[in-house]
Amino acid sequence: MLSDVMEDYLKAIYVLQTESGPPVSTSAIAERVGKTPPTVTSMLETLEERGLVEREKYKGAELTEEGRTVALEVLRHHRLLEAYLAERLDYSWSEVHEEADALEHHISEEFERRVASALGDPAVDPHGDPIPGADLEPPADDDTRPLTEVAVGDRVVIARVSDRDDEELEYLDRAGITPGTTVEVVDIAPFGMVTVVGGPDREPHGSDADGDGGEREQSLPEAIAGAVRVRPVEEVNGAAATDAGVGGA
Amino acid sequence: MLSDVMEDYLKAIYVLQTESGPPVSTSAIAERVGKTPPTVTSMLETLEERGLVEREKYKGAELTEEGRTVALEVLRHHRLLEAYLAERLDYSWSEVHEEADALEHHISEEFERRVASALGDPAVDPHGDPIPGADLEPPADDDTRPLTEVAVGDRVVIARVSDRDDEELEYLDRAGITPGTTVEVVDIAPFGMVTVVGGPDREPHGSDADGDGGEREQSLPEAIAGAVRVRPVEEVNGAAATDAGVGGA
DNA sequence: GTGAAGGATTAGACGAGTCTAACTGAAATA
DNA sequence: TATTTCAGTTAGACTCGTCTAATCCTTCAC
Repeated sequence: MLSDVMEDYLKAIYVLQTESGPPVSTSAIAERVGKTPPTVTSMLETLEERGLVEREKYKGAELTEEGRTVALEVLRHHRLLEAYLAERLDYSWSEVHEEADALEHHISEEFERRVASALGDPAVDPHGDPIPGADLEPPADDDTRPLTEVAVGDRVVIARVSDRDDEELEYLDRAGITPGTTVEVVDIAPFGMVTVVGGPDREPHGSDADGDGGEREQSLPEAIAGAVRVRPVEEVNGAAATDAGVGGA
Repeated sequence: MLSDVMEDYLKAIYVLQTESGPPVSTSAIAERVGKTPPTVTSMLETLEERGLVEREKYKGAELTEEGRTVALEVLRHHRLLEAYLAERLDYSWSEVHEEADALEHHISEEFERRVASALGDPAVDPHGDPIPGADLEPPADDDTRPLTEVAVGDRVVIARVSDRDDEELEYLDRAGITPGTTVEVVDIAPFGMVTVVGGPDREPHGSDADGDGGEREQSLPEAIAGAVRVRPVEEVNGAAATDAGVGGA
């Protein structure tokens, strides 16, 4: 049986690997799980003995297929929980992360099934992150890119928002930059400040927006814009695009 | 911060204390938490240092007020979770225990509040056990007694059913002996075998009962009947009618 | 090609929680 | 009261996950 701690490392490696490809460095893992590098080295050894990662000393680590499956299971739990909390217990999308982190290691398979089915097998969580399927196959790459890489004049749909930082999330929530919203980039200033215009085209999360539904202009610092991924508006294909359970409740 | 493990010990001590009064023996705790007696001794020392239990060597242990508050918090989590799982995720009352055990240490105060309010602040869990209030005051003694102590001819309401053993629970579920059911004791045979007649007078838990709503005769072995607590029929709601401290352990 | 910088690993220690084996104390019995 | 029994405790060891300090690569700049 794997400990919670191991599951956390595996999840961290998976996410890092997805963001920037393998191999993943010791220090990147350390940073993400909030431990020191020696601790990570030693855990990596354990994980390697168990066949969950492969690593090359001084280079970095990579999940084995088994390790990836475990990571996807944890991620599925995490994102299903986030979706459930937002949809059934009235959490706002910026609040769900921490609770899901605490619970993700402790739910049974039965619980997972019941939650998934209560929600109708949602494809994405409230931040727009894809929820791995019950088969635990890695999700296909999507066609999103960071908001910082969009050209001025483009109209795009907010696809997802990194759930790493609470303050960022609050900021974006107040700014109305939520998954599913369509915006147009009107300016990219020095230092990466991105200005967008647009607003929710369906109901927003959490407390309701003010009446001006849709044409606010927002300027986002680069640090925040970089945490937002977008996709082209014209996208309509079945799985990812419009429905997909994004708009909580 | 208290570990999950400590919370488990505290919960165990609380329950044992409630069942048979303080002090609680090392071996009783060991049995309940599934650890060896030396392990318990050593944990008891830790708990004493932290001011959560008082103990007298070779005699036994007792919760301090602070220890009791922690135990009640855990119990509140446990029972709220059981109630939520049964009511909102379609678990049957015999399935909820294990899931709640795993989750009880990891939910936030916020989660506790939301679950409680989603359910309308329920007073009892699906097994009939009282859910401690948000104030964490110890619940008053109730007027229940074990089914084995009822006189032949008495009509009584099933108040609660011990949630310790899955098989017992399944057995009782199939037999229709569920909290809220009114039964009449028609016989007490040698070896404590108790025969009752009756059935659900309100809706049963889990899958619906067959049409014959209420006159099956059931014979329960003593081991099982002892896990069932009952109260007089004339009792109407949870507001504890009189002070008749009969069943009080 | 050499050296400096900086990330990674090794070494060693520690606290938590657990165990088994050995011993101690308390309580019941004779 | 002396003995026996058995629960409770002490002793000592082990695993896990963690840390700090010291050392060891690798790589990048010159």
